[in-house]
Amino acid sequence: MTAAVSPPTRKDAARNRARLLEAAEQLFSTEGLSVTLKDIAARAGVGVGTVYRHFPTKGDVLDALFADRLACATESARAAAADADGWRGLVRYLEDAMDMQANNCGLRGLVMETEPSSPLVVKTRQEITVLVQQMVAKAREQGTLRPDFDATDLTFVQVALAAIMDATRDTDPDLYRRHLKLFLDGMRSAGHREPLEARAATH
Amino acid sequence: MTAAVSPPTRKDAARNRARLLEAAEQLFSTEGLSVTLKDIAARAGVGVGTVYRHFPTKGDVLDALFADRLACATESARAAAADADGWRGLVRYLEDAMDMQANNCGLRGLVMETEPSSPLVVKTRQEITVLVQQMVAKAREQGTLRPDFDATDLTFVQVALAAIMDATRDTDPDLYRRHLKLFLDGMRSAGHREPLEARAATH
DNA sequence: GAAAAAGCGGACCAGCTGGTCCGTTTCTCG
DNA sequence: CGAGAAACGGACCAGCTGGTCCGCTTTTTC
Repeated sequence: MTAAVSPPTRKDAARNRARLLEAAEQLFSTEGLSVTLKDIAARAGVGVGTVYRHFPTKGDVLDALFADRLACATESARAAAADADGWRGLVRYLEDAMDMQANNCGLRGLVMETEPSSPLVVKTRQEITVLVQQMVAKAREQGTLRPDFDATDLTFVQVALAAIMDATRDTDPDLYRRHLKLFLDGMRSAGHREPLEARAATH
Repeated sequence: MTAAVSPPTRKDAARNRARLLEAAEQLFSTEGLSVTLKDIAARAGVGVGTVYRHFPTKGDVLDALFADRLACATESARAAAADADGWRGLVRYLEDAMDMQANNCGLRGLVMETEPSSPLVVKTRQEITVLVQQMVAKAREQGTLRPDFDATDLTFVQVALAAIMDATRDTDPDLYRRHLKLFLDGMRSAGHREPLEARAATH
């Protein structure tokens, strides 16, 4: 019988581990991936040594922390891909994905970074890629998505929206929704367009 | 008669200054704003002390280097704003602006950074902002730009495209053009759409 | 051609990263 | 309760950043 992976037998060890994860959760979601293990230690009220003992690298923290989030993202994509209306699924997928990233800078960093650290992230990306391809194909067949739109284009639409999100986080964190609609109108094959609501930035 | 600003009287001083600017030019345009004065010194084949004597701060190098580029950007915007066809001017402006940024990472950094360093940059931005407003207003009046598109939206379209450019610089540096067209279609009020050419990224 | 001025270069410094190590404290178990 | 193991914490280290300083070299001047 295989033992569970390193169950922290001691009381204080377990307590500190929990504290660390909690601190990391908060810091990653508000500050993004750039926080250091030192920051996490300070936030959790423990020494740096303790952090490094529990999680030798930042990647280990992330794996422990974002496993469920990534699963959730996959699930959302799967649901969107299951929509009979390809376009509607696509829109839902984009809205969900960007919403997650808006509320969690760490997740955004994890998804957007060019050199994927963890195999878990790689796997998630692959799964989602497949689902996105299905959505795009369906929406294109149904004639709602412009025929020259490629599944790989969607990646860059997300990159673009993430950049807008970063630029407006402090001033107008919901502005990206407006531009999402704008981009969607560029992707549409034809048909009625809903007008954008209100006007743009405070700027 | 006012003397020209600090004319380097000595031969070697002038030579080194020229070398430094040349080195800075290359480094900034290929690497972006993150290059250090040390890098520039190494590239120019001089000691760090020499750099800091000629240009106490990185900002000084940038001012000396990008003055003409910024002027050029303003000029381009002015020309685009002068176009009788508002939409055409807008497209030209976007194409020109992004093209400049594609060929010069330093310029991109300078334009995109949130905390504007030099007053020269600030001034340029203000001028261009005014011109952009004119273009947007004209194109909207002429009915080619969707009526709910705001001048401030354009900033974020540029942010978005810059992000795509960054993400694809190594693999497919022209991909941003495709997405520019996509975004333009989202901005259009109505009318015929040209299809996107070829397909998307190598992935 | 020699002395003075101007410029040069890189050793050096302070401040900041990420990460290790070991003396002390806390826990567990008999 | 006491001994030994496990975990703690932060002083400490190496490597990097931006930036200064001063002995030496080059240029200019007379």
